Amino acid sequence: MRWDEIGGEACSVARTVSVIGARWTLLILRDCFLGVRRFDDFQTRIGVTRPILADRLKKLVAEGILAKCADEERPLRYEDRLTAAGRALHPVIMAIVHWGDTHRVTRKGRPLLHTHKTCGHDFDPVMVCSHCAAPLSARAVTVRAGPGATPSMSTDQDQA
Amino acid sequence: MRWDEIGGEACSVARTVSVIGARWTLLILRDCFLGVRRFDDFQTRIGVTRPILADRLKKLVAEGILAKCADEERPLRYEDRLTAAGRALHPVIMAIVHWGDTHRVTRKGRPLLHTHKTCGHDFDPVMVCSHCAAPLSARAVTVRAGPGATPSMSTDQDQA
DNA sequence: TATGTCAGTTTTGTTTTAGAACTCAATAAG
DNA sequence: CTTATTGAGTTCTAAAACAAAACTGACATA
Repeated sequence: MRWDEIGGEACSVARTVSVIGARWTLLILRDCFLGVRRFDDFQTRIGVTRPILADRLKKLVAEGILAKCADEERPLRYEDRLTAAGRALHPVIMAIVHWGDTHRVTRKGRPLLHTHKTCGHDFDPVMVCSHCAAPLSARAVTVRAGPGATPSMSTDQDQA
Repeated sequence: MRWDEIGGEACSVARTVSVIGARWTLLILRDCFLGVRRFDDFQTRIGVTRPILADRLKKLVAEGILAKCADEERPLRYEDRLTAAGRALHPVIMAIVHWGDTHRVTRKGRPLLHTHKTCGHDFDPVMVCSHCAAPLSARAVTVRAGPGATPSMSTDQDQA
C-alpha cells in the first residue's frame, strides 16, 4: 500500500489518518483549537516552512476540516477556521494532549492546563462508554466486523 | 523547527506527535490493539515495506510503547507487545476511529463495531470532563499556561 | 515614493520513502 | 546431512517529500 492510498482502506483509523496523518497537520490543528487562524501566525508558532504550511492548509480545506473565510476588513485577509467536521476532531487532540501530559511531562509540570467552562474546574479528558458511561480500558473492548468491512478484517482478538 | 526536534517543544501535542506522528505508526498501533504482534503479520496487514516497518517498531520500542518479548516456543520468535504506556494510547486510537466512523463512513456502514465487555453493548467512545463527567465540546474548553510552559505560549483564546 | 504585511510560489539541495533483493539464524523436510 | 522455509530484519537504488531561502504580487501605510 502506498501512503496516499490509505484513505481508501475499509478502516476508520486509516481514513482518519489520511486526513490528519501528514507531518505538521496535528500541530496545525492544535493551533486551530487555540484560536490561530492566520497563515503567518501558524508559521511563526509552529516553525514549519511556508510551502509545507500552504500545502497542509489547502489539504485540510479540501477535506472539509478548515474553511477559508474572507475577513471583512479592507486589507482583505483570509482566515482558516475549523468547520463542524474540524471541531469534531477535538477528542483526538485532547487524547493526544492527555497522553503527553501524563507520559511525557517534565519535573516542571504540564505546559498547559485545561479548564472546563461548564463546571469551572481544571480537568483531564476521560474516555467513557456511550452506553454505560464507565471509563474505557483497552482490555475491556472487543472488535467485530461491521457492515462496511471487507471480507478479510478478521483479527478481532484481545488487546495487549 | 525541524521535524525531528518537535519532541523537545514545551507542548504535549508536539511531544506525543514525536512518538506516534511518523507515517504508518498509527496503523501499527491500531493493529497492536487488535492483537497483532509479529513482524510479518504487521507487514501483510498494513502493506508497509519491511525497512520502514523495522524502523517504526524499533522506534516504538525505544519510546517505551512496545516491548520486544521472546516467545517461549523453541523456534524462538519475537513479539512486539504494548507496554502500559502503549496501552495508554488507547483513547487516541479510539478518538481517531470514532472520527472516521462518523465523518468518513460509506453507505455500507462502519468497517468495525466495538463492544464493551463490561456492559456487553456496542458503543461509541465519548470524551468527558474528569471533574463534572459532562461530555466535552471544543467550545467549552479554555487553556492557560501551566508550570511547564515556556514564557511565550500565550494564545489561550477561544476555540473555532 | 518607499516600506511593510499577508499569503503564498519558485528554486535548490537534502532526507525520507518505496520497492526489490539480499542476509542470517533456526528449524523442518527429505 | 544437505536443502528448503520461515521470521526478522538489512542493503541498495530510484522516486517522492521536505527544508531553507529567495521571490512574487496584491494591498496598505508613512
